[in-house]
Amino acid sequence: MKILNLDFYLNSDVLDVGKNLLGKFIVTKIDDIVTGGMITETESYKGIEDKACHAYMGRKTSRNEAMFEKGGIAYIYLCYGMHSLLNVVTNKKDIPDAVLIRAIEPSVGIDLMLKRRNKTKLDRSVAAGPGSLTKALGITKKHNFAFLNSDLLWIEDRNIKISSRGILCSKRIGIDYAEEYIDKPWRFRIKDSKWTSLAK
DNA sequence: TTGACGATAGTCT
DNA sequence: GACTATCGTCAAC
Repeated sequence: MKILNLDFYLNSDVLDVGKNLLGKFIVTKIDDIVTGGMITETESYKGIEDKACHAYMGRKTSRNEAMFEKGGIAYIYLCYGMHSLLNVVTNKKDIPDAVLIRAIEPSVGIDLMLKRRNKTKLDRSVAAGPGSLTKALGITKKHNFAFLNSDLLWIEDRNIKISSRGILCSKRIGIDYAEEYIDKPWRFRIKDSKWTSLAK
């Protein structure tokens, strides 16, 4: 295994990054305990042209300024007053593209992840869904702006290849305000993985 | 300064 | 399937 080089995130095609992140491992280390798992579901947000993106039309606020940084850091924000959602910032500085991590297959530090989720047995619900997986991994707003090769939070390549045939594309979720962008097939899942949200 | 609302999840029916 | 907890953000006042 190796930690992904930050160049990986500079790809100017955020749809490509969304797909490439499938099969990678996202890992956190908190209080010296490591937790993580394989990414099974993502959504791409295409910067200024995407009405579903927080940075649509180049809107820059104190919440989303992490998206305007050079690719390779985390953008964390609070949704519905209770869920910290994790995004991977991509592309060049001032091009606010990002990929939302929606689900993982837990593999490292499962006991602690279960504890954080108040669960006793491992199933899909532990880390499927963007709010659940941040809770399982212990990710909070403290990780906003964190480099994805830091020693608190990083993404590994364990040489698992997901072919384009193994990827299921579909519409994004929870963005009913985004008009013609509602139907863009920018949500990616590992086909047949039981660790994603249910197929639609 | 304020109020309306969200890239959700868990619980209840 | 419907309902709602719960609060930071942001744009309007």
